Amino acid sequence: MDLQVQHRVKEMRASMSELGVNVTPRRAKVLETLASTDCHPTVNDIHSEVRRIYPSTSLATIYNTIELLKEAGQVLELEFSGSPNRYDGLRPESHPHLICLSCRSVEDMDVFEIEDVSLERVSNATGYDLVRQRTDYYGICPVCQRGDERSVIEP
Amino acid sequence: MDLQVQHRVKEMRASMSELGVNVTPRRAKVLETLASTDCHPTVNDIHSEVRRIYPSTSLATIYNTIELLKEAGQVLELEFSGSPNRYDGLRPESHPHLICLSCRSVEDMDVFEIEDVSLERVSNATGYDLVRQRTDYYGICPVCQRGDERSVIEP
DNA sequence: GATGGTATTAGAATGGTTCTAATTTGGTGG
DNA sequence: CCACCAAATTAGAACCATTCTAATACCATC
Repeated sequence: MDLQVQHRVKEMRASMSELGVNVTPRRAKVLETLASTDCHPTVNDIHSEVRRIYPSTSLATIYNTIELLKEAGQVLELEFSGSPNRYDGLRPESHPHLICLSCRSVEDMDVFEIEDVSLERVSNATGYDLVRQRTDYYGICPVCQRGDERSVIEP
Repeated sequence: MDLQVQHRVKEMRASMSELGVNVTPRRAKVLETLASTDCHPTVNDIHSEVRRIYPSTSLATIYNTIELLKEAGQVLELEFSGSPNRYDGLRPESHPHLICLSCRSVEDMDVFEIEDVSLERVSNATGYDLVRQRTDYYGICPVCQRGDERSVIEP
């Protein structure tokens, strides 16, 4: 396992332990899967990966572990109504994403030159007690632009 | 019907007609419902409203009309995985929202002092062909902060 | 070993959205 | 006035991601 992945898994474990959550081997494999990719996997992707090592793992375990990770603030959940949620375990804090409407890829948008509006500023201005934000840019990724224009799937 | 609502409905009609879509009375009522509220109704909310005038209207007609409105670029859809989508027919262009995790209200965040990052700038920087963006701030609204702290529902 | 609490499983339930096939409606031309 | 066609609409089934439930497996401790 890559050093950076190891380090990230350690962070996640620590955070879960603090919550009194017991990191079992299956759960550890979920963490590792999340820490090993920046592709923003679905629950099914994670399930398949965990099954390679623990073939009897049920979907419920993945959902359950993700729930615990959310409570620990160690995973970012990106919701969609028509397709499965995507998860970011590498950077659990709010940050913008680029979403391809054709191949459904999700990638981090690295924020050069873009001044993020701080939650605190918006909280002060609106009276909301804000805990996170979500910013996504939707369009067609460079790869799909090249491939023969397939139809754009909503959303 | 309020003058502003009338004006907005007219715009929506025009846009649909341009697409060759026929605006039937039920469809018109969907437009009117969307143009009459800034509460970001769900499909069910709209359905109930349309049924007050046309009691036999089915849910499919609402979904269908919204689909046409999306094609015409006349409604903004806010997706959620665990709760019904919300629709904004007043301001169909991308703009930020405030979402209350307790009462699930959705309101427009009016953008004073906040420099929106233009799609074009992000397109140029990333190579994506972008068509829209979504920015949401999640937290507890002022009303819910005052009410006896009820539990925060995820997401 | 027995006990108790947690983790895990399989499968059912849920609920929003989409699909399908049948029916209704409205307009056009005979 | 009627027959015909296309589009609109309906009811309900299908879909599928997610959540729930009840039973079972696991594991540390006594």
